[in-house]
Amino acid sequence: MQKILIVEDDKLLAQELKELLENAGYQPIILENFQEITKNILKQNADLILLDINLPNNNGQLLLKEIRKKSNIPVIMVTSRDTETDEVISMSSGADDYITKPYNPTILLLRIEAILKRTQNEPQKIEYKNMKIDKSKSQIICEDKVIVLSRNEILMLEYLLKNQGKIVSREEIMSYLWESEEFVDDNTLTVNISRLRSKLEIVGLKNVIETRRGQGYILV
Amino acid sequence: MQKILIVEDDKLLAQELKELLENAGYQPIILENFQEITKNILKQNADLILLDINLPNNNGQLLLKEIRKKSNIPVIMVTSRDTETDEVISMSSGADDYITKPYNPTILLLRIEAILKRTQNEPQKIEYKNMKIDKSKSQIICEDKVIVLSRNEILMLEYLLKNQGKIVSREEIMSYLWESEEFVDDNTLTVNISRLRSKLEIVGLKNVIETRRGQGYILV
DNA sequence: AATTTTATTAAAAACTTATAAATATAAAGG
DNA sequence: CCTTTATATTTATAAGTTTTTAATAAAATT
Repeated sequence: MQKILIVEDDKLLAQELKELLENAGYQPIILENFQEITKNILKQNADLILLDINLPNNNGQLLLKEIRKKSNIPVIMVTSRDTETDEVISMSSGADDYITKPYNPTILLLRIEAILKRTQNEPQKIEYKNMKIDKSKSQIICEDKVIVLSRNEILMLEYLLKNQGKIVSREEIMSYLWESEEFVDDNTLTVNISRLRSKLEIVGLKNVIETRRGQGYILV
Repeated sequence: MQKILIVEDDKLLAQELKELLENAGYQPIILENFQEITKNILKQNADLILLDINLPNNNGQLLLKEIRKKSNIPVIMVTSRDTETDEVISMSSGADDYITKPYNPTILLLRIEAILKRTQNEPQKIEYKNMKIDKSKSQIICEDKVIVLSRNEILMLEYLLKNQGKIVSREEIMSYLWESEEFVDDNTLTVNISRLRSKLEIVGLKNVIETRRGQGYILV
């Protein structure tokens, strides 16, 4: 049975959602204590999160960012119909989908189903040359060697792999790694690329990330 | 589901477009904040952009150039019927297509579909004589030789190829490469052309870029 | 032949990326 | 609560490219 977390301050709505999900055969859990929420969310080890974007003090968006730093569990944002710009923001900062209040129960269930199906089928293990990339473990395996990658490293590798054979601009990578380009130094990316390269080299993959000066990087 | 960004200051029109696209099974997102727009556009990682050419302060054309510097995501310009010259300009500066206001919904959807299909299937590889041009790799391949081109070189080649068999004026090329013609020396173009020619020569293509004194260049 | 336009070349300038080392921040463990 | 460890970010510096400028040569036009 799949576990779904409900993060919603409107208790009535939360209860309503819980019943809806229960009837649909899920295992819904309402999270109320918004203080320690990020820790709890991860501990729950849920399959999906329903997250209200308009939480009291702590903005729902911040919470989403917190979650995304630590996990890539699917998140559906619950937004108000009138604040349309929020949709944009929530999607851009890593939500998988959103619904507007008042919501249509059928549509919500369909979206949940769609996302769960998608995220469960997505293979966490991709191969590249003689190397296996395990995103859920954030590591690469090659013959006998196992190299653990950091968050940034695995994200970069993932993005390059997604666009294998194409030049990806530094801006593109940066916007994939960080929420806002303005807050991290441009050179941070260079350093991260450098580290990723040296880890790939350990595993025998030298010069697989080429620099295209003025244009970006390309994974051959 | 394919994501389409709507960049339009006329809120009514934007909403109209959004509903049209939603009904057609796309995931439309209206971008309103025109300040940080280029950054947001990249973050969204959309499949296509609908861009109004007549944005308030910030000209839509400038925005298109900004986008093109960082990404080659397909762009459809939304233009007014009366300013026909704009169509020419927008196409020349990198848009994939355009529609005129008032627009025909069916035609718009068809064009979107066509472009998405094309950009998804179309390998970035164009052929010219015995040479393959790979824009996404910014390189040309000929038999066994692979020559990497710089940003200026690939842009010039691309532009010449787009207008193959036609004379393109130096001014045209310059406005394609640089924001404002007045800031780069006229001779810079000459040098760039010279470098492109020598790279093409390596690959066996001699005298393919002809000079038409007083008029421009032509790719035979 | 003189003028204008374009080519070529070499050097300077501007810019982009790499690397190493230092600092900051966060997570983990006692 | 403090210390250790891991990771992320910044700084500083070096190295490398591309682009531009400038000077000169070549070609075409009048």
